[in-house]
Amino acid sequence: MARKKNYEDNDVIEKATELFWRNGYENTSMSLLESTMGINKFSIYSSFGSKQGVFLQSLRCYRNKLSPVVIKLKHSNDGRAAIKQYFYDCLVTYTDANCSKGCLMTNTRAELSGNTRGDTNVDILIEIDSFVQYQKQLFIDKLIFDGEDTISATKKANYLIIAKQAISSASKVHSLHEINDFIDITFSSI
Amino acid sequence: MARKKNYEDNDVIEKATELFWRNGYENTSMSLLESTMGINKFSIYSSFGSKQGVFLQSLRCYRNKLSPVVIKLKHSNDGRAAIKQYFYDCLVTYTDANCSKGCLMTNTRAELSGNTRGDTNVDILIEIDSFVQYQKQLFIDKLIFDGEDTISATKKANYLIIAKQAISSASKVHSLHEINDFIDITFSSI
DNA sequence: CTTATTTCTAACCAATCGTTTAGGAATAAG
DNA sequence: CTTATTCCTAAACGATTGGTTAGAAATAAG
Repeated sequence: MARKKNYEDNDVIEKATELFWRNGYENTSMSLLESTMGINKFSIYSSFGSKQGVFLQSLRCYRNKLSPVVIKLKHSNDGRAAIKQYFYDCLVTYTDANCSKGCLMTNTRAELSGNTRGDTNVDILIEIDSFVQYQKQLFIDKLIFDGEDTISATKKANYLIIAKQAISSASKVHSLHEINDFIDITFSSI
Repeated sequence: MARKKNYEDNDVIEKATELFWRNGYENTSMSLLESTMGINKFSIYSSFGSKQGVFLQSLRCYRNKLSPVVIKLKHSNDGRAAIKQYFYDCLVTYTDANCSKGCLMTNTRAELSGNTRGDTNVDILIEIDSFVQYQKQLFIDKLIFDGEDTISATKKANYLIIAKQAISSASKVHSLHEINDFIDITFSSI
């Protein structure tokens, strides 16, 4: 016995995700979200509660975007070769029409780590850390698949996690050629 | 025939630098600068023109803080061993009472690269790129000193520049132990 | 001391931030 | 149709942003 929404949550979150990805969290205002999502503030707040609520949904949307690449790594029959391919695959998702936006999770973690008001944003950091840990475990599994023992696999996984974060930030500044060189040297040492 | 300032520009910039280093550019407000620098907005604007003016001076102050470490690398009689030591030395400057602030230049570049309003902040990016290029040339010189040819020295310098940026961001999230592992593996491959 | 010049205090500016809300528009159920 | 319930428009909220300014306080030169 009521009116119906004339938008789908998934549709507007998709647009919000692109916006957050390009601009970052703090640099994306509610007014900008209004115009980009195509609905006004009332609808945003009634559907997602707050700006942070929109962002949390956007993070999950982003994770869905990435899942084919992650699944490809998980089900591959290679070890470190598959991880290297995973790096290249991620790099492709970062780039969008000649401009790299990096990884939304890496971007956000960097942005929020410099935030003194640490009371908020804890849900966001939990969501991000969950993905990083999942990724790290995947790396460990693949390295063990390649015959590595657990201790050295863990050490190398730590190395790879940091290297992959580096690729995200570097992709926004350096050329594709430089990034490829970085990936080459990175995998020549493990 | 006039009154004298009761503060030294260098003194207040030193305090501003610490603040920007800990909080980032956007997250440091003029009010916070007022209380931290110990002078009010009028004095800040008459001495430095704008918030960006304060930040530019802070970047130069930061570069001065780093200069002993850079000079140590420049004058060392080692090649890649000296670069590795340089990484450790920088890591020390990033850390401050159990909490790492990363590198002010790397932080700022990451913060501003996600900024769509690219009209401003160009002076800041020039200042940062100037330092990055200087660093890269230093790496190249040291690698050539170690017997490397120019082409492979340049490729490895690109790798090291990205790796060093990674250390800055990683230092804010990962443990010292993990960072040390990262540096070890990084230098085992070049 | 008087005067010219500079620094400082403190209030204020318009713009924007994330968030809320009153009231009209739409629609399913009776 | 009426009625109950939901959605949407649009204006407003207080707080905070970077930046400005009038006038008092201080001080060096004459």
